[in-house]
Amino acid sequence: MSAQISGKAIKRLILYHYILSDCLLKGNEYISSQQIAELLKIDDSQVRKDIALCAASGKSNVGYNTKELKKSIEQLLGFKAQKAAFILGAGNLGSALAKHTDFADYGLDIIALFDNDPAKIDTLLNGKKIYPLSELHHVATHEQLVNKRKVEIAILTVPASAAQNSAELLVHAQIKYIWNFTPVVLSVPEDVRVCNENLVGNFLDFTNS
Amino acid sequence: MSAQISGKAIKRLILYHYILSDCLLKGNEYISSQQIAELLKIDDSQVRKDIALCAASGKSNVGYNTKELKKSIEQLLGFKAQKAAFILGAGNLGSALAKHTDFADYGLDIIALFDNDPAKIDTLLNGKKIYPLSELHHVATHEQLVNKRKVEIAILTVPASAAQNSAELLVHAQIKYIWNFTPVVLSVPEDVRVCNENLVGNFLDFTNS
DNA sequence: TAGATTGTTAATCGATTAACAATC
DNA sequence: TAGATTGTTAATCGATTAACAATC
Repeated sequence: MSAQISGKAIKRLILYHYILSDCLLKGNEYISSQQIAELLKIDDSQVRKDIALCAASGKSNVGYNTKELKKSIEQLLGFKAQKAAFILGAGNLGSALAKHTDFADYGLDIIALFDNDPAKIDTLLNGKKIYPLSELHHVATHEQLVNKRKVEIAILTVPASAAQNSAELLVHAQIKYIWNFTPVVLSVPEDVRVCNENLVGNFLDFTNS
Repeated sequence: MSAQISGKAIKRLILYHYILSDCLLKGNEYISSQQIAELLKIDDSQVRKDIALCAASGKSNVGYNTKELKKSIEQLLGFKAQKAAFILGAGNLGSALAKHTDFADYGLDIIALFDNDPAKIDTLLNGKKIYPLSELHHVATHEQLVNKRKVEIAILTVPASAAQNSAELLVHAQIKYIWNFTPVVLSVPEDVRVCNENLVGNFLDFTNS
């Protein structure tokens, strides 16, 4: 996926993808930018501009071929490029994300969880093992050396009080992307990227506008 | 909360709030826009502009009083204005959100869940009862008539195949805000607002930039 | 052909960043 | 006073919307 696609465009393209899946299910062979725009309550030229980022092209007077456009979006956004990830914190949210089957469809492959609760250690969640946090570096190294798989992504769902410490463990384990679900602003080195999943922000934005 | 605050500003203000909580914990009485900006890797004038939306004011050469600024943000964003909400779908994600204690701190009060699994009906999750989906309208009416509480918000965490049907139940139950965690674009009347919680989009945006 | 739709350019709008006077 | 910081205005940047020729 080329780097020049804005986050907003990516999010819209995924919504188009949802719509296209539904169209295919219903057997609709073509869809117009206007139809997509109406469902999402956005401008139709916005839709055409986003689609212009894909390989797909439309037909005048007809619209876009649903099957073809769907595939183009998948290619553009790299749904097939499976990326390995760890989850730190096998509490409610961490466990739910580990069991969340949608992620795999979009290229996120969760391969293991980490937690400090002795009762959880060595149990399985959706086929993924839960390790003690102290094993993080070791498991990461093992993945890289033995399984030839570099894990660069971690999902952080530990309690707020453990967030910064956990982030430091992640940095030590060579993690480069931290998807942060905790209500804590993390301090990490320059080359590590943090994405703050601000559920509360979405909620407040949504219900106050 | 006044309507003119952009979603982006709201999300930043919440991150400032996280930072301020941490400062208070550490006993730092003052913080400058530059310090906040550095933690979030954003521009310091952006921080000052966002803070200008609050009642709080800073001191030249000193910065902002952490305690005061934290309170101002809470007031501005209405953390105290508890809003009642239902969760539809008591699966992994729905259950995790129901147990998620952070929400209450930010004004989201989940009062009941709905699911179709007979094994789950009438059980409790974090003190919140799980009702059958067919009871939705009845429970909503009861809340309004008996408990004098209008429920306008619903969190949708049902399987994709049940999403549109569930949305229609919500519309019938007078819900005005649907926080949609399903990979489905919902069709609802004009006066009902949908917020698509695009976790996959955040992930792809994050790991591809 | 007439009507609908794409693809793209230009215009508008909004958000971020730079700059700096005022203040302590 | 000198230096640091706020508060705010102006400049820049990027994203959305409008418009329309080209196409089928």
